[in-house]
Amino acid sequence: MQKPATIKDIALRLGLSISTVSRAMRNAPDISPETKQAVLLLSEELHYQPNRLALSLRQKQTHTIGVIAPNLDYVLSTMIRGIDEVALEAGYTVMVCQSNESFGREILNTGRLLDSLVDGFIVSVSSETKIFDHLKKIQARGLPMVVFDRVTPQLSAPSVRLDNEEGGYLATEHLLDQGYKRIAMLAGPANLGVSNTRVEGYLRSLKRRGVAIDKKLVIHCDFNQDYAYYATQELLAQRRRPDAIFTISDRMALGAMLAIKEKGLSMPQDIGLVGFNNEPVMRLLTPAISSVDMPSFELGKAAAKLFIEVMHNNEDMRMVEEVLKPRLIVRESSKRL
Amino acid sequence: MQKPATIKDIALRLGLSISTVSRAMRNAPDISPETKQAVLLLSEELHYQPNRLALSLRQKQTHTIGVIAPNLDYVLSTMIRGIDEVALEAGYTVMVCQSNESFGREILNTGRLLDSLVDGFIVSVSSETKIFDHLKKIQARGLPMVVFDRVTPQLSAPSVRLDNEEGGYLATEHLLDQGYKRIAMLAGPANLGVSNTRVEGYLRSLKRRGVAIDKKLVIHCDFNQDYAYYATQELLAQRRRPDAIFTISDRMALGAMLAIKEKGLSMPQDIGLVGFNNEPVMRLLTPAISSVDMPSFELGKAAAKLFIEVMHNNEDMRMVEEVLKPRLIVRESSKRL
DNA sequence: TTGTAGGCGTTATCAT
DNA sequence: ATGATAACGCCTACAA
Repeated sequence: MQKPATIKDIALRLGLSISTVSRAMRNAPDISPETKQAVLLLSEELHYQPNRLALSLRQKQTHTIGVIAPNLDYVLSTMIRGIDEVALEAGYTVMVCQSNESFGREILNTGRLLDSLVDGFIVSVSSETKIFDHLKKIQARGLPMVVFDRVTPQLSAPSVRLDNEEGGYLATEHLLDQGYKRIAMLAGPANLGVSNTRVEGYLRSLKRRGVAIDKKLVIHCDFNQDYAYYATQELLAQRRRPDAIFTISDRMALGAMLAIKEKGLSMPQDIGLVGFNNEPVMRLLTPAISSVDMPSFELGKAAAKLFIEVMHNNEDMRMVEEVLKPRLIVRESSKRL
Repeated sequence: MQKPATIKDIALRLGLSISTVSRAMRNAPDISPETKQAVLLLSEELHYQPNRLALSLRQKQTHTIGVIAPNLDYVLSTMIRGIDEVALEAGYTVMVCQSNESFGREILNTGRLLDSLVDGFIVSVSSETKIFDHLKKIQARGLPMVVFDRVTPQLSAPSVRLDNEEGGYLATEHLLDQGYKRIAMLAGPANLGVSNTRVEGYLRSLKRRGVAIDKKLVIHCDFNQDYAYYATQELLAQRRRPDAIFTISDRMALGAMLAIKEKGLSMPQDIGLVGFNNEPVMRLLTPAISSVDMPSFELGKAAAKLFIEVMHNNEDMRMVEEVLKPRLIVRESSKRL
């Protein structure tokens, strides 16, 4: 139950002044080897550890990065592992706050971290977020902020993201290549850039191939597996039902798969399915499900590296935009040639 | 780029003393309505937010809970969501550090958080951890610490965990009920209590049924899916191969499933399979895989509640041990009657 | 009702 | 080479 020792304690017991002890700790140049020895010895004995709060208060930096994440699912936690790895290396502690896709929680979390707890932010917004004032406040405070994965034009900040348009394009091209004619898309919430960009890729592919675009085939719903399930049921109930479905996440692909199986349709013959994220389980399902793979770990690392750079550079890096490329992993669910 | 306003700034601009402003903020009783109004107004205008560092330094508490987690997979992140929910409610911020199952990282993380950053810890140890000095240090400092999920007798701390023995028992009983005779078990690292306790449940069931115990059927390997895959290959290559496999995690069950399918064996006829954790995908696989379900979210909430209690109680709660019950979810992979 | 002064643990500046 | 002092932002006796 003993209180942690402070330099004051050490100074007292050694009959030295506080500043001398402080110097010894930070092995400053102007100090005699003997006193330094003595101080180090005693500090060892007392298990002295500098008080980070006091330090931070003085130097006005906490060496902590706040990470705002909408959830902790497979993709995000992989990205966070990447962030963590780089941050740790650079001497930063990472503080992860997950908003559970709730706008309110996101505001709360940023607010708390902003109360001088962190030196800056690495942010991915919740799917509910349509207003960005709480994040702009970060910038107004002059704190560095990097946006990752879920990027939005409404936020003028350096960012790292996937080429989502390309992802949507790749998936759609592949489905067309496999002879699918009527490709539906389960998109995410309509205000989420990530989702819309993937839709754009989908549209680009269709246009390029001269395939008529049917708006009834693009369904916006929650990322949730259940919503995808119901949405797919509705899709399959349409008079001219789609013969392929491209979902914006693997979770949604799972929901779609369930509905497809229940309906008694078979993949890839009756219907093709392509997901997004390439979660490890996708290859284990029957049929194994195709998916657009994104380099999540690398993306996290890139975000952290960018953050460190922004931190140490004083230049305006708001326009920096790093874009990683997706690649399509073709599996049984969409391979019928 | 403006520095955040301090009470000093406000005091200056209002011609008041710092303490008066401070009082106004915390709506202390002895203050005139007018000055209070004025202060609140200006503080609003300047976007004043109290500096948590200064506050913490003074009051010697940070209102932050450090969570040490071995990873951020499905189970852990669900638990953390539970922790988060309760902690937030109680006015705490949660700081999650994930050790990536590395002992070194775990030490590093606890060390950093211990530097006066958190008021206490909610801990689940890495699978590598065999020495617990870094965690005992937390207690030596008089900080509250609750252990969750991965509990160990080497740590005398209040804890919340699953009844793992029961989980192992349930799964094994079920397999025996289904007529499986030779049940193998893929256990986790040998030093991990969670793993060993599940093995104990497995053994209890076998003994009760009078089934001979074959040590070659209990394999300790990493949690990793790949290890499980190889381990299963070896199991299936044994002269008298097992006719059922019980794995300590769903990830391992996936690895086992791959090996089983590759070998051309069918579930549940040739071989039965039961996993642990009941991750959502298990029900989507073909065949759907049985699994021992654990109330992860509830467990996280319970851990946080216990923490708050320990925090506010001064009594010695080291002996408190909360145990949640698992339940078996039977699916195709093990249901052959 | 308001102000003064000291302290939380540390570092930086200026003396000595 | 060492010490005294002010400061970081806030709170809290105590004094006025």
